[in-house]
Amino acid sequence: MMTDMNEIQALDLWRRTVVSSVRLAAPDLTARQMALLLNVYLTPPPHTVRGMAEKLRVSKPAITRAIDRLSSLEFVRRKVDENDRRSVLIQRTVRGSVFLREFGELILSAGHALQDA
Amino acid sequence: MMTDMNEIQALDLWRRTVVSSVRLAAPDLTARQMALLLNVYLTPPPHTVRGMAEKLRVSKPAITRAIDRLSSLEFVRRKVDENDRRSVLIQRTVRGSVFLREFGELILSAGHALQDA
DNA sequence: CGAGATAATTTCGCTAGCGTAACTAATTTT
DNA sequence: AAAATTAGTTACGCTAGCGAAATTATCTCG
Repeated sequence: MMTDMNEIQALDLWRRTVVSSVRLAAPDLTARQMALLLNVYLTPPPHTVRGMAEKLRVSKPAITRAIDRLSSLEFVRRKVDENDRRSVLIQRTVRGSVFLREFGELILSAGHALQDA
Repeated sequence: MMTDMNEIQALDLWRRTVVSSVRLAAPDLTARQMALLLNVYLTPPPHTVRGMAEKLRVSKPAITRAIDRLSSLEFVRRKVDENDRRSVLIQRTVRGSVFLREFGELILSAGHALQDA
């Protein structure tokens, strides 16, 4: 699919996408926040604080704070796990889906622009 | 090159790359900082604060701060423009090149992993 | 030369994020 | 049922980042 891409092209794809996102005044997420958000939407649940901390190799408080931020944007929401009420399940939201759908479109557009360039 | 990618694949490429970067404990840059860094390395100089503010549609102080952060990481450096000493030229560094080369490799690896998946 | 324009930074008051350690609540173990 | 473990959050002291407005330094043009 994209095996025929070199390093410069890969970075330029990244550049075009991030620049578009910044120009559109999308929320200025950190790499950690983006990693958390994408995992919630693209990998199978359940998603817990502990699990995310291990997957990303960051501390649990860092995950709590990332969820705080993404929750305030309404990109994810917390739900107590009824099977084990110590756990918190990180869940998707409509707003988060919309954000990622649009972000995905930015990547594809960047890919097409790269073709033309 | 990557015209045959759909939205989910594009997002998953992004996810795998960002997760790798976070796991490797790379600096937790914001989207704005990453956009600035990539522009400095992938688009033709000169790169000024004013120019970057316009290209990214953010305020000049926001660019100044992003340069502060990237400078402290030694990913870019400031140099006064000798032709117009009011201007600051944002320049590349060895450390920044290394960081982006490695980041580019992460994107390509993510692309290959995506193939296999 | 002097007035105005321009480029970048600094300041202000404020919010967000950091890691470590302490804490709360829920569950499991014995 | 008491002790130990587990999950997540909160507290602490600190650094980073925000936009708007003020400030500094430099340049341009009348």
